Amino acid sequence: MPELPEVETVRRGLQRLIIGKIVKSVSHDTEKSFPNSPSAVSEFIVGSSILKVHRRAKVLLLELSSNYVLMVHLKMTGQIVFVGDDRFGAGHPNDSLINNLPDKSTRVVITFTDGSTLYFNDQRKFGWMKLLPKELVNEEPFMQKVGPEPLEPEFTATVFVARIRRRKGTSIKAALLDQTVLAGVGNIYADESLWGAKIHPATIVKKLDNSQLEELYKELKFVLELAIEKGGSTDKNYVNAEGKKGSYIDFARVFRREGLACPRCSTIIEKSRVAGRGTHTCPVCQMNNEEA
DNA sequence: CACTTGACCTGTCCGC
DNA sequence: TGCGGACAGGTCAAGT
Repeated sequence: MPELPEVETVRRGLQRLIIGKIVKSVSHDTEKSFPNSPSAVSEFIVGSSILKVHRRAKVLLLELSSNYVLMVHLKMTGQIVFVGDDRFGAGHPNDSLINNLPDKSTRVVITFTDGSTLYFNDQRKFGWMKLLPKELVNEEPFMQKVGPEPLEPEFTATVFVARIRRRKGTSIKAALLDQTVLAGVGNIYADESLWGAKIHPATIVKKLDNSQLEELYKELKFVLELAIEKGGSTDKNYVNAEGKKGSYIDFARVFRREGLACPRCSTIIEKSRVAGRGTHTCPVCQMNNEEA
């Protein structure tokens, strides 16, 4: 799945649903989904309780009473779904996702002593869960190099502009997607914020002036905050911690809207490839300042 | 060094 | 309907 808003939505759901629960068992399918040894799992997860759920970039961090942290990266198609012990009770249609778990994409199952369960599903198997001592979390290679959180107050327009300019020779879209520049932006919100700022994704960073980057900063924060409010974007796989879809996609202005009218000028939205990714643009609003 | 491309996987959709 | 190929929201290793 997901980008910052989706992971943040899952974090909030878990924070509400699993705090204080005690882990009864953990089972997993492959080393890849969960590389920790069975002995580490039984020693540092089983029997411990969930103290708090954090997020850094697109990584979820479940803080355990054992002083270990369970890191989770959902990559493209991962889901973390909590199911109470009342899954067949009122309020759940028979065909809802949670009634059918585990399914073919289930990689890890964590059960709690109260009868509830947490499923880690991942169709494409890119995602992972990793158990680390709390003090080693920030030593992880990804955690070491990942850039600042865009929604933290200290992430000002000045900081954004300076960090984007570290990638002056590449396209603005590649710079936004670079997790070492700033954390949490992926393909959806890169396209959406660039449309908002009327910048073509292929524009080379050094061709952009400060006022354009400041506009992009505002648009980026706007789309990230709106997306969190909408519970993220569900294109295909993404669901929140309760197995429910997000609705940002209904508000998207360009993402997955190729062939439809630009909401600003009614020109037909185009799809192309920038930074190796499917890219959605309005050819009129986002006139390229001097092609890539 | 800065930047780009392919690989990791499975599923789906599109054109022939 | 069947089949090959392209493509899908992320990140890393290898390539230019």
